[in-house]
Amino acid sequence: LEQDRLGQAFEDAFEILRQHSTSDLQYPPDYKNYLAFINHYPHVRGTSHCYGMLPAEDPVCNWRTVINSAADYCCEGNCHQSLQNIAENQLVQPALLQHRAGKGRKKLRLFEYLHESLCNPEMASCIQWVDKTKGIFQFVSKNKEKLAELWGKRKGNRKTMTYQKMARALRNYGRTGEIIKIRRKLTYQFSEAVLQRFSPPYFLGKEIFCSPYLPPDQEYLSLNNWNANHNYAYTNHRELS
DNA sequence: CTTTACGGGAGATCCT
DNA sequence: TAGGATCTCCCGTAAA
Repeated sequence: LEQDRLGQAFEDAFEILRQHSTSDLQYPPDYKNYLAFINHYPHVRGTSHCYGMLPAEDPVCNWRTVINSAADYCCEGNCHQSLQNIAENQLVQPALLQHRAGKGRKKLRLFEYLHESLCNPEMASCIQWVDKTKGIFQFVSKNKEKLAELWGKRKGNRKTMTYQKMARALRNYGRTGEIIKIRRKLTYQFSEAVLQRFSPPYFLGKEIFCSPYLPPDQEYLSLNNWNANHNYAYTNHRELS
């Protein structure tokens, strides 16, 4: 029953982790294995804890949540980053990713899709990093509509998604804090929290790189300044509202 | 003139 | 089933 409800995507995600794990993970998993799993993949706990979904100390949490986190983690491209011996894209199968937009599963969010596209060399004609360490990226003017169209299809929209509509959603991120617009054509920046969520475990708990020199006419924000700026912008927004 | 950006507001869809 | 979250869609306006 549990397996049925978890669905094939979770099993796939679990299998990926099991294949590349040195510990003995079994399916269907139990709480004991969950602890072993969390100890072996602390970044999963960190990822989920960050969103208040999975406090590892909470005995109420179950394996469905764990596998969900694992599936999310793999889908977001973290698995193949952390498992460096595995070829790029080998782990993230389109079929697995498709499940994210399906029923009974956490919806794929736009910023997740954009990050996924940025990690996909095939999408380089649509979207590219400007400064990966700072999370700054840019849409390619010529093909931005194609990317928007693909996003709409992934979501299963009836109407065709356009860049204009997608950009509207991106502007909303300015209030919630995942992505901000920077003063450069078609250019946006991921927040520090989002970047940490997407970054491999090696970088977790370490200082985020930040250039000691910032030019006076800086158009983007260093990661250290991001939160301050967002809080400032958001406070202003609310006051104005 | 065209492209890009911005934000209001209503509606749709999914999840809890 | 209600309500919240997250878009989606359309619009007018403004800046580059």
